[in-house]
Amino acid sequence: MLFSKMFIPTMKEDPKEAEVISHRLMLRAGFIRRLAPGIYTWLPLGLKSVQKVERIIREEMNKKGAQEILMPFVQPKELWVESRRWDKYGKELLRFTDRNKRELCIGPTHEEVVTDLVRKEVRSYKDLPLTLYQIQTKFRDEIRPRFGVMRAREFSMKDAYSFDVDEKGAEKSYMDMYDAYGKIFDRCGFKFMVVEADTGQIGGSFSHEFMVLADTGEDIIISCESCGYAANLERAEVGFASKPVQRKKGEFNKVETPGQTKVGEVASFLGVSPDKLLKTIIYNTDKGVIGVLIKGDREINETKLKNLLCLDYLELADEGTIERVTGSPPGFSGPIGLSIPLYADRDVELMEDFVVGGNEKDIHITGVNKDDFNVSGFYDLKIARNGDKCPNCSGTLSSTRGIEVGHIFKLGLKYSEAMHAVFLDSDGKERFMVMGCYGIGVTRIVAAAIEQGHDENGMILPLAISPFEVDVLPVNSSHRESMEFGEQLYKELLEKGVDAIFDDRDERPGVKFKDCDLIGIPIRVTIGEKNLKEGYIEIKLRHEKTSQRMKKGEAIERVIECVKRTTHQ
RNA sequence: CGGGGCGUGGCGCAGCAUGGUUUAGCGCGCUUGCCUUGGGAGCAAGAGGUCGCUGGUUCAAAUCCAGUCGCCCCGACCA
Repeated sequence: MLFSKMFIPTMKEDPKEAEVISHRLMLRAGFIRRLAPGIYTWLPLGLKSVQKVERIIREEMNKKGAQEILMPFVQPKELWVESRRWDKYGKELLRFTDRNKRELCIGPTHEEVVTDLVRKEVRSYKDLPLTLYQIQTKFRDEIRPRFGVMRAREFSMKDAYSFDVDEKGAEKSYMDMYDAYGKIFDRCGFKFMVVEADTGQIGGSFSHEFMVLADTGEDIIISCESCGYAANLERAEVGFASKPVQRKKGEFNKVETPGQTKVGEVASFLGVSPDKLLKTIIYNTDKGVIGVLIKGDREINETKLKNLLCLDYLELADEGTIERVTGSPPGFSGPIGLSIPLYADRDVELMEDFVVGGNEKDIHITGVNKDDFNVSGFYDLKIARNGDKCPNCSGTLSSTRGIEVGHIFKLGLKYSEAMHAVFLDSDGKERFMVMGCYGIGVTRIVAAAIEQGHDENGMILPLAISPFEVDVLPVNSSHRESMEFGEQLYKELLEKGVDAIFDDRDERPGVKFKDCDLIGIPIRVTIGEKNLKEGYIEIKLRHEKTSQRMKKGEAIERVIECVKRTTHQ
């Protein structure tokens, strides 16, 4: 491709709308343009990068025997009612009505459609296992899209679905995908981590997320270096010491704490540290009002709570409910004398002589111990953090940030039961198919690559997903020999299968260098007038500071060598 | 949905508190010519704006008032 002919609108200045690095650089380098919030057009350069990602994904999927299909992005309401997600999915599901008053939605995911397809077409165990995938545009009407294509409403996703005759087969399919994902992200040049994750909206029994490590990542990963335990924050469990407490019952006292409603306020008012306080948090749930007890300096992990109690709905109670249940305004709730079910974090078992709310305005109670009130049990309910004990070994947990680029779920029978996806086994018995589903954020991968690779001059893209592998750059565009040599070199590279671009523009060198760096092309071949006269050219790698001077006759060979080396690293 | 902010040539912004000397200005980009060619050069000449929209106040509105639309940021939310 000739640079002069390609539509590459680069920008020197930072666009106002972009705050994160990948978003800013993708706009500046002419990868994307915004059409509406969370909706982007992919320009030639960005699209090339996306297509390279897609190619890697297809190759690895196909290697595992997964077969590509393409499902519609508009889906009928009926299927979603059948899976019971029409009501459950919430506002992210964009719904609309056609001229015949049929209700439809734009697919945020395709479990329903694929399950419908397979249940209609597959009858026999002989047709299983089956893994189908597609690369398709999804739409999720995010409350607040941000960070460019990182959290867009419209985005491209690879989604695969596996159907097996039994658990064992499903596990094999799951592991195949797990393996393929590792290969895909390796080939994309990522530093990544696989973590245990919550199954969320998709549902199912267990799941793993593939996280690209980046300081700017939206997700927090909790991991243990000693045993390799890794989970996302929602899911992360915490280990507990088994130190027995001395005091079980206390001689507690009411104290006046006028106007002190927050943990910090009460603690400093009473002259104790926040971890001597016990918070009593009141929730409204689909199973009634409940209370959760947790140490004053910690937060409740609502995902763990939901999973523990099998809740569909969980929300902090409003002021009215709190007053009705505790008899006092918010800020003075405590466990003593409450009649609602109370669930305590396991930390509470280890606390002695602590402070709780008095269930009375401006009153707290000190010197409380765990047998002074009744709880339904002690569970792991807090949000894990740096320094907590590992749940699996004696190690310590630490937290890092990541960008979720892949997520695999073992669905089990959730959709096959709901939508009656069955087959006949070898005994002629009807059985439910065991399913799994596997997603990769295709467009997000490009953003993640930039978050992981950039400097003050622009992107530093891995060769495998860079829009071009090599930029052939003559310094002086009015020097005929430079231009001729450059063009020749460029053509030969193309013939050898190298994805090269030739910067034939009549621009000053600075402009060309800056653009090349901004776009992050991994290999630059610089053709300078003086060097050329002496029989030399230069090769510079984007991620290295200095360039190498070499004989012009060796250029092709050396460039190809660079491409190969970078591909296999 | 709550809180904050912003809408002025393609992009980034100034002007607005105190309406009128502003013919709405600056930087980048764009066009043409000259010049220049190892890090977004220089000189010269140009093109390009219903000041988001609607209504109001006024002799006079980018500027004041009301409404409205759009966007961005923080939060709740979330594959």
